[in-house]
Amino acid sequence: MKVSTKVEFGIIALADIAINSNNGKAVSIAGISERHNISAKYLEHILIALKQANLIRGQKGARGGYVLARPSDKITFFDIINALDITILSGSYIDDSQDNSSFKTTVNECLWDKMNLYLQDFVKKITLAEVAEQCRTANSENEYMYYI
Amino acid sequence: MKVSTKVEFGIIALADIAINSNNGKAVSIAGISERHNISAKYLEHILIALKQANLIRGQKGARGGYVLARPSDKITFFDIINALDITILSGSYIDDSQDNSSFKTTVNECLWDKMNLYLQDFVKKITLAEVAEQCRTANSENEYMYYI
DNA sequence: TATTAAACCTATTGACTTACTAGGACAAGT
DNA sequence: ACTTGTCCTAGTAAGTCAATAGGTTTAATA
Repeated sequence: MKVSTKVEFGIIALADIAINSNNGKAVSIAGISERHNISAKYLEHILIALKQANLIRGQKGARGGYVLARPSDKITFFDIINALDITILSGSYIDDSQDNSSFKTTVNECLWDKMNLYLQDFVKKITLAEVAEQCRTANSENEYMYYI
Repeated sequence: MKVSTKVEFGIIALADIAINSNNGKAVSIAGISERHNISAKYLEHILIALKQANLIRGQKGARGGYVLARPSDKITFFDIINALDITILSGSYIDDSQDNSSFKTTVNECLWDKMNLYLQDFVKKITLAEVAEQCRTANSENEYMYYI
């Protein structure tokens, strides 16, 4: 499945915020950028998109940053993916009005629409909390390796 | 789900061949082009890709065209989609070697890999025969409407 | 209150991909 | 031979992607 860096980085940023915003502390772009080697300037755009989708809240000024807008187990991958790339989970099909047969319409309805619904079912079941937990585990195992 | 015209037209072309190649008669690009208002020159490229994936066989010369390489119920959408766009059903992820955490790897494994497998399950179950049948039905209903 | 650290905003750009088009070479049936 | 088709190699205009650049605004803190 082809997925843009925007979506990929957005998920990583959210997982990072979920993990690092303990006791309400805001997580800065600079921090996320350093921890995962992602361009800070690029992250800006991504976080703004996530903010507009009401998944995170920004806090301006010194010691500012981002916090989740609601608990991580209430944020699904459906929410995240849709916030960053609307084309992934919904159809953006070719025009079928010029078709002399009704093949295009039939294929859209019988294949792509069903495939989208199927995909949506999948991503609605996965929460940010689950993936953040896996990231935390994998990362602490990593650190353990380093300090042996 | 974002899908290219190449994939979309490829499916329509295959459904058309499945329906119109009765008693072994080859179906020409010109015919497919007219029936569905798709550029014949563009269709060439698409059919060549389908041929290279061994889904259809080409017959050169006058009265030439294409026939399915095997029965339509032995051709799945997994075959078709993979023939036309390898990125849809397999991962083409970002590089995770520069990540200071292991988040990228974790997200790839926990999310995208699973999503790909899930999608593959879906498209492996659908055969060209089924969709061609639906296209035939929808099309004959269309014609019925015209002749009332 | 000046400084500083951060989010926020608008614009631009190079590389890449998509969706075609062009022009022919080759092959087979009539 | 002639026609009808596939097969093959290029090219190209438009669009998208992945960033970069340079600023403004806001809020904590020294």
